Amino acid sequence: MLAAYRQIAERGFEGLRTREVAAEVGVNIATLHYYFPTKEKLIEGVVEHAMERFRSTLEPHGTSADQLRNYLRAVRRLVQEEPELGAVMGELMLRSSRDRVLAGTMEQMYEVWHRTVRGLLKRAVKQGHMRPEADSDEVAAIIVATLTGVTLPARGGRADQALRQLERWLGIGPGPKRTNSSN
Amino acid sequence: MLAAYRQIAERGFEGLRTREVAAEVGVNIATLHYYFPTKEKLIEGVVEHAMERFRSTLEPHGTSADQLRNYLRAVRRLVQEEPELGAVMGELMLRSSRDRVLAGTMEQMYEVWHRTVRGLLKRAVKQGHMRPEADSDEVAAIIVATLTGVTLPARGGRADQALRQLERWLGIGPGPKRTNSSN
Amino acid sequence: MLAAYRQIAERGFEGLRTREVAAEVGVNIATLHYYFPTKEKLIEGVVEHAMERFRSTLEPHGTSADQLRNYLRAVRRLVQEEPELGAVMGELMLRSSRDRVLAGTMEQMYEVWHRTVRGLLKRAVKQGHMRPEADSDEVAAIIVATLTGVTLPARGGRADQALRQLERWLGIGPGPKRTNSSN
Amino acid sequence: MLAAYRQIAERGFEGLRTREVAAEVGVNIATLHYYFPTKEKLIEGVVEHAMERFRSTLEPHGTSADQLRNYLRAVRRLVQEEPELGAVMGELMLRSSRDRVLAGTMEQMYEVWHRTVRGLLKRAVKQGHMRPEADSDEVAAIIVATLTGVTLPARGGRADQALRQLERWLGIGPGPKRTNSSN
DNA sequence: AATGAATGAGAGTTCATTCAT
DNA sequence: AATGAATGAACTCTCATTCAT
Repeated sequence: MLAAYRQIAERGFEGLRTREVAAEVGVNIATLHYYFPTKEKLIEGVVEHAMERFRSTLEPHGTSADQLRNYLRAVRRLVQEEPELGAVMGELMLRSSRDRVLAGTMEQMYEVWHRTVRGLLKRAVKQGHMRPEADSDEVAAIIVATLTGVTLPARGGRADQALRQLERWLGIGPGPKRTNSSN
Repeated sequence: MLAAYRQIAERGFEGLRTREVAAEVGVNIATLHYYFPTKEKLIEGVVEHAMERFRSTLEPHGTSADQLRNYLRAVRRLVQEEPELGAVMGELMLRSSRDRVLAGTMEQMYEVWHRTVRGLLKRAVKQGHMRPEADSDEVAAIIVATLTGVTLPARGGRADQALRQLERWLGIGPGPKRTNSSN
Repeated sequence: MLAAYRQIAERGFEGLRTREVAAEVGVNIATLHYYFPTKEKLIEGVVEHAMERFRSTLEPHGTSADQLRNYLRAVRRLVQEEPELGAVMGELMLRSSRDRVLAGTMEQMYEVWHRTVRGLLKRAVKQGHMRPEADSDEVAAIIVATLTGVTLPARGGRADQALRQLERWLGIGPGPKRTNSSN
Repeated sequence: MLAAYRQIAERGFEGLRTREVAAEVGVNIATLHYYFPTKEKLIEGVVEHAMERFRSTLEPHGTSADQLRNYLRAVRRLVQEEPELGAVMGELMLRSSRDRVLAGTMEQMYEVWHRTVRGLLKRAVKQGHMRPEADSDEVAAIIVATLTGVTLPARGGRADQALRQLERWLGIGPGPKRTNSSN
């Protein structure tokens, strides 16, 4: 299943071949079918894994006051260190428009993500790190949207710029540029 | 070629079949191969078409002072009225990580887009509609990133929320809520 | 399709392989699928052919007074000269218990056969070659049943004996043994 | 083995799967292979069982004078109550043309059957229930042939008609219709 | 005696591509 | 410029059989 995950990251659903997955693991195709009766089931397994991976990685860690800032940084790091996740999530996103079940899973995932971010905002406001207006669905939505765009592969160096600006608008940018915090 | 474009929008690269493309046009497959010797060439044609479509649609129109705001609104409309474009662009984005040529094309496209937005920002600042700091690569980057995230299919109702917040931060939000313009 | 017919005769449905059918004809498998999209369709074709073959062969020919006797002889000859037909009909018969459509086809075929034999009986009676009681569904039924049993493969030398006795009972046996005609 | 027998009756050799046989019994496939090293051996077992079943069922019972008539009735009943046997015998018959060993077994079985019927005829003649000419291989052959045809599945309602006529010709038909006994 | 796991060989089917016309 | 027919390569899936325990 991990092999399938990697294959999808590397070649997309378009290039997912059960034989190669089996080969990568070093077993016969029949063995693969022993565990995943159909390709469909295998994909379901991959979806589960990707979701789990995504959740566990995008869960805010630490309890410091600057949790939100840390969160954004963590994403930035994640994207660079594990580009596969972005690729697979992208594939899933596209596929979700053709697969009702997957669509549901994705939507749910987005909701969880959205609420997570919203929670971070709420706490930051309460602790006085942010202005009250920042605790809104709109702000959470643009954060998630930007992170989504940034998580996708092939977004070049502009990703960092976008994230930096996001931090500024949120008023959690780097010290020296605090002047921009009022943007 | 338009048929291929539609097919990709509907079924993704994963589901692109030359036979169906030919069938949709009403010609024999051999005839399709007469014009596009290989599937690859056909895809190249689709890429060209998509780029053209994308450029022409995301080109800012009108000359009013509120050009940037109009621009964002136009995108919002486009996404709703022609979801195919978003789907195809998504497919191309993912594919670009496996196709060097396409990667170049996409990057170039993003650069053009980025500069277009940057131009809009510059003009808005010059005309006094926006604070000077808004004319930066960072701001342009987050605009493009958000629009990208919003253009993708299957992003539910949060897309509008994200765009609304973007407008607020840019200080071009709807009149009554101008109070938020300082966010 | 003829090749499939022969394959079924030789190896049964159990041993029908599209690849071998294609090979026997000397074409690629893909070519076979070009004409018969699925194995199922190919089998349908074979059924059609077998029915046609069966009908045309078991149709009474000639107009002589001894039509019925000639008919039985023709069957005897057919069975010996073209054992494939018997084999295929046997396969179809067995298959018909698992295939509703085929079951209908077979039943219809049997009805036609039955009526054909009944017609022969009627004429023989009218022409005075047979006693009136011979023109009945029962007699037709036993003739068809015997012929069916005889048409099947692997019925050894007893087939001829059975047919001979049938002729005797019908009173159309060989001259010298006319004495038995009252059995 | 009984499970295999049932499977063959239901789906034919074509549809015989060792896995389903094992599943029906509730054991692992490996366990099945422990007792029947190969599918071939399993089939041999089924053949044995079918033969035993056939012999024991088609053995004439009772000692009354009307033994032959009872025998035919017994077959009629058997066919209706246990259609599986007919199906399996049909499968075996067809298979025998491809399997020399099975062919021998079947031929032997037919010989036994034939002699059994011949014995019944002889006794009936001796007891004066039938004309002397009835005690012949030909008559035995047509009886076996008709019974064979009747035992096969999918022979509709005509089976009864055929058997009735057989009884008439043999002079052992139902009382009231004795007039037909001379046919 | 029994099993979960593994496998090789092969099945039907698909698809981009080519050929002959 | 267009087509019906043909093809090779590859795909997912199946199945009898074997292996390790």
